[in-house]
Amino acid sequence: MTEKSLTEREELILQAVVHLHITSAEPVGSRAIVKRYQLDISPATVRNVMSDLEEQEYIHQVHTSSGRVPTDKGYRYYVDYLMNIQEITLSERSRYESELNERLSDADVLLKQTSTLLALLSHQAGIVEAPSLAVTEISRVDLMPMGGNRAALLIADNYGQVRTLVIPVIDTMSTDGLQKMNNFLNTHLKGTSVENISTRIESVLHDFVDEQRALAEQAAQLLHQISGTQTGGQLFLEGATQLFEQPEFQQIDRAREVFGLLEEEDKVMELLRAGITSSQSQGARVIIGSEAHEHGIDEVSVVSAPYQINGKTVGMVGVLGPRRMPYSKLTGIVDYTAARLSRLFSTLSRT
Amino acid sequence: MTEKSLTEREELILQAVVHLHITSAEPVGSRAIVKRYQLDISPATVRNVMSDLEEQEYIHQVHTSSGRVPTDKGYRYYVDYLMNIQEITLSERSRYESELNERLSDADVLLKQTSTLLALLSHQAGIVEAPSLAVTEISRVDLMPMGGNRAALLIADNYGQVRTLVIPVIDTMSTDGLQKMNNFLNTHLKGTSVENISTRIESVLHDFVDEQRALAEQAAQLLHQISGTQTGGQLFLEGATQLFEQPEFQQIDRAREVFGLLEEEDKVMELLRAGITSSQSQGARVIIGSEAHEHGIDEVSVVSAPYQINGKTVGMVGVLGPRRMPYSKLTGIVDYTAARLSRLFSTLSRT
DNA sequence: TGTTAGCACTCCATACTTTTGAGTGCTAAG
DNA sequence: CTTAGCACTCAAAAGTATGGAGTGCTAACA
Repeated sequence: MTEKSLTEREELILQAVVHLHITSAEPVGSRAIVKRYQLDISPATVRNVMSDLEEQEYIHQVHTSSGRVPTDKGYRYYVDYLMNIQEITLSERSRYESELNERLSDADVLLKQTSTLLALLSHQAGIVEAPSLAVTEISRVDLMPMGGNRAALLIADNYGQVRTLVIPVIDTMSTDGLQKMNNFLNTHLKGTSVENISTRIESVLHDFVDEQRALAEQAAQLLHQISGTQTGGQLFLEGATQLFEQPEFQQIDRAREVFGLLEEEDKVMELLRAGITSSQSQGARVIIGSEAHEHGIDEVSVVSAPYQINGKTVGMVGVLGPRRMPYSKLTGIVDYTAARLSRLFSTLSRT
Repeated sequence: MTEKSLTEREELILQAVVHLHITSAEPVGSRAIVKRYQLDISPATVRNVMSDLEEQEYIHQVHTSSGRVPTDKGYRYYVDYLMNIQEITLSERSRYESELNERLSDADVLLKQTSTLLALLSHQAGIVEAPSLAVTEISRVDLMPMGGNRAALLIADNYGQVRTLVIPVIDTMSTDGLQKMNNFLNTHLKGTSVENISTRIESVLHDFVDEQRALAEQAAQLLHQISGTQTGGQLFLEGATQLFEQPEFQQIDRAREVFGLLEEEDKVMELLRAGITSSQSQGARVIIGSEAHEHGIDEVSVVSAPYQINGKTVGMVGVLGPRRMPYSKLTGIVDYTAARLSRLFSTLSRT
């Protein structure tokens, strides 16, 4: 991370450049800064400072005689040291929340609504990651035969989520056998994470003999099917079309790039999580433009935050938009949304 | 529907205009037609014919001295009378199908893959509608308690689809009571469409006394929750970003319009189904530009076809793209895909 | 009567030029 | 260290040619 090494005046000017650019989407000139912030120094002085800032690569010029635009490094400095996180206002909060009928029974609905809420509040693309299977614990399973050598396996987790898998079964099973199998599965899978089902079964397998043994083997065979299932939580993405409003996506190629990116769930997921290694241990984190370069993404920023269920982090929420985004506001929004989701989910998972 | 009232020569020219415009995306001039089709008439003659066609509104000029572009009416005439449906080639078929691992066990996977297939073959947005709840019959249900006054209701239909609903339950139920309830539900819901659950229950209610009666009432109360569930089948949409390739969507406003449209599932659904009232009783149908005007859509066309399971139409597949699309090819593709889906689904639903 | 060559005309695209204005860097003076 | 002043740069907007594709119309022709 960059150090907080700028002079007070430099910080003032950098902040001004960032703010003005964020609101206007245009390069920012020295005169505009003086005017807007009613500074007691002249544009020429500001120019000198800007020149310094440019040398240090916090801002740069689009062309020789244009105003300045923050660089990624500039945004980063702003986000880390200069911005005041704007808490979400009451009016914003109530404006949309009233529309959401909190059908608390259904986790999927909650997740989707949260994503929509994020999109509405932020005017960016809203992203919510469902609690990942890696951390979820099975609270109950149910095997239902479907005919045609198939069965549906219902898995409820401790957070009130339900997933359904359709898996092939070897043979028609008697109602009685099914009942037994169900009991067996429930007894032995409870508390296991979905990810670990296979290994869990393997280990259980050794403990049985006789009919129990047969049952266990059958179960193992059964569950082997689902080991290939995706591990990452599902993504809920809403409000992507709002990005068309942003001036940076008026050029088709840019728009196309972003929409292409948004179609790649794994990349979006990486981005959402990328901030997690960053120093801030809690609250929203920000990925700015080329900071996600390793992931092949250059032109977008992401503000994301983890949410918890009963104190344990289980997924991420976030917004994605152009590099020029109102970070201070979005940070507040994302924080708030994560907290809200944590709260609602905890309610939901309370037995 | 327009009548087939053009002279042979007019049809020839109209077809030429449509073909050339579809491939070039530019207005078509008289000289180009003569050249490309090696006609034994002069450009001047072609111009006369074009003038006639314009008078009848099959084609029109973007400006006074430009070539001609088909109108919606022109496309319609072309689609109805002039085009030869191009069956999908073997190479196209094998190119993508090999990539699809037909995990026949899972209806949702099949639907999504079909949508992707459509998108890849057509280079347009591929859309697949899941079998609608209106026509689906319940083959088995299963009620699973989840704690916290909630239960998951698993509904398997006769087409191998599984849906899960999380519903609030009044009270904790004994394992025994649950078993009874499950049996009750299975006995009495089998064969009912999801849409009709409520009425079905109502009618069943009258036939019971004593404990059975109590059970039935409990069930009714339970199922009342889900009556509000969406009736339309879920939509699977893939390959939308391919639309950015089309020249007509190089202008941001156009692109935005389409993506906005695609986000409105109900409208897309309407569009998919709109052709159904049209005269053609089977095979792909086409909606051209302003023909969907009543739905507030002007600038896109849709080619769609119904698919069947065991002979009964249960949903639609289709592609959506700019008005200027290769209808003859797409019709073949959509027909093929619908047939393929019908076949696979029928396999899937065979008990 | 239908077809065609010829020609004037229209209009878009493209390229080139001019103008304007926002903004800079530099210098010299306060 | 700050600032006024000024020359300079550059993009965007507006204006000006030029070329070419395409048309409609007319008159001649088979």
